[in-house]
Amino acid sequence: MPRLGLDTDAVVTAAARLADQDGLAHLTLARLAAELGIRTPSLYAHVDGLPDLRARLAARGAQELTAALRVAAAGRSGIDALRSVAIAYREYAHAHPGTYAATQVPSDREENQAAAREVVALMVAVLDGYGLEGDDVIHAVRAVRSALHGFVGLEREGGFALSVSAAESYERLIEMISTGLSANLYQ
Amino acid sequence: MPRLGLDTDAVVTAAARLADQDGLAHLTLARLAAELGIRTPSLYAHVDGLPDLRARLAARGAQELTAALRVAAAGRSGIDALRSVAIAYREYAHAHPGTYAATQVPSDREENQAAAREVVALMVAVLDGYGLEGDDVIHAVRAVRSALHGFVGLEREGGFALSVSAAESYERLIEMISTGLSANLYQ
DNA sequence: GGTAACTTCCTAATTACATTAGGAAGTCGA
DNA sequence: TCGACTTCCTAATGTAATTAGGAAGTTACC
Repeated sequence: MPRLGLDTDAVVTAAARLADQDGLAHLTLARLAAELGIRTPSLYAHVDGLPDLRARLAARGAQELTAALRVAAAGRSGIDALRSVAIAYREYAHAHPGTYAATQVPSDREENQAAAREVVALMVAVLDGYGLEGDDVIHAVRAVRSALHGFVGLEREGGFALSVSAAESYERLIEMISTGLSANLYQ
Repeated sequence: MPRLGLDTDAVVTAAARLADQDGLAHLTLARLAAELGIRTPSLYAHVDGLPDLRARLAARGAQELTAALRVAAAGRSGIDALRSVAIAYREYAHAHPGTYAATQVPSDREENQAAAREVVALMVAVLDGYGLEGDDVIHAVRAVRSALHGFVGLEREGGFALSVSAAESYERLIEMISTGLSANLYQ
């Protein structure tokens, strides 16, 4: 029996590739096993079934996204930071559509919730330069996340049918959010 | 053989109930048939399989959403219309989570694409009072849709963990969008 | 070097679901 | 009343997830 020596990480990596390539819905244990060159039940040595695999993929996605946003935010502040983070957010979602989609499924796993908190924490840091206080910070983070998440989601669903540049729509949206946060609306 | 006299509409209605109750992922032909008191293959007399059922559910969702938004917009203009439509949008998504989720899956069906266009057309009408021209209208509609869609999506995913009022966050987001559309950003 | 513990992977079997084929019986218009 | 159409059925197939139980590779430790 030629042993491949897989581990959970390798399995999740292969799952990410499949999900990003063919869509999260097409990620099945059967296909994943075939891709890895093993039989389906053998996957259970590494992950605890399909829901667990998807949750692990989600955790990885949130961690990768946080890392990408961190890089984008490094050395920047105010609208520069927000713009840079927003661009990185959209780029990650485009580059890893299946993994990004996986992050949208709620999970009870502590790792997943921690990863989700990390994204929020980073957004809070990014909005630091806007001089917000108390609940205003929460409202502001929710606004930014809604805008980014919503735009990327509509794009993925083919919601922007017209030929007008999506990138420009995105830039304008970010600009509007930034202006809104600077105005007295959130202060 | 006691005939129930079902038709496509009744089947989709039952599917909507199931999806809204237990989540779109739990909508299966087997469960739907059991709910209706018929055998699974009998569903094929009314819908052309699970993907077709989900697409029909999506079309209905988009149509219902448009209708709700139309009612909300009636007799209003400017920020009043936008606010009212935004509230109705969120309320629809909350009241029909499974059906709303179904609308997020792209479909080739003409009926679905027409229904999606209807939502956009209504948004265009709602933004009429903001005095936008040309591509600015497109960018503005995309911004509004992103905000509403993103907020509702994050809410559904449990993205707003803190106890701070989601309703207030939503109101503030709408206010910010409206202010942004009024400013020279989009003109 | 041997061996016990552990890990990886397997086959076999079960269950659930979607789907197709083909047929019986209810319904309805001419 | 007859024929066409529709609704519903059983039977069968294929795919996928999952569990159970076992064989063989790997590793730590004597």
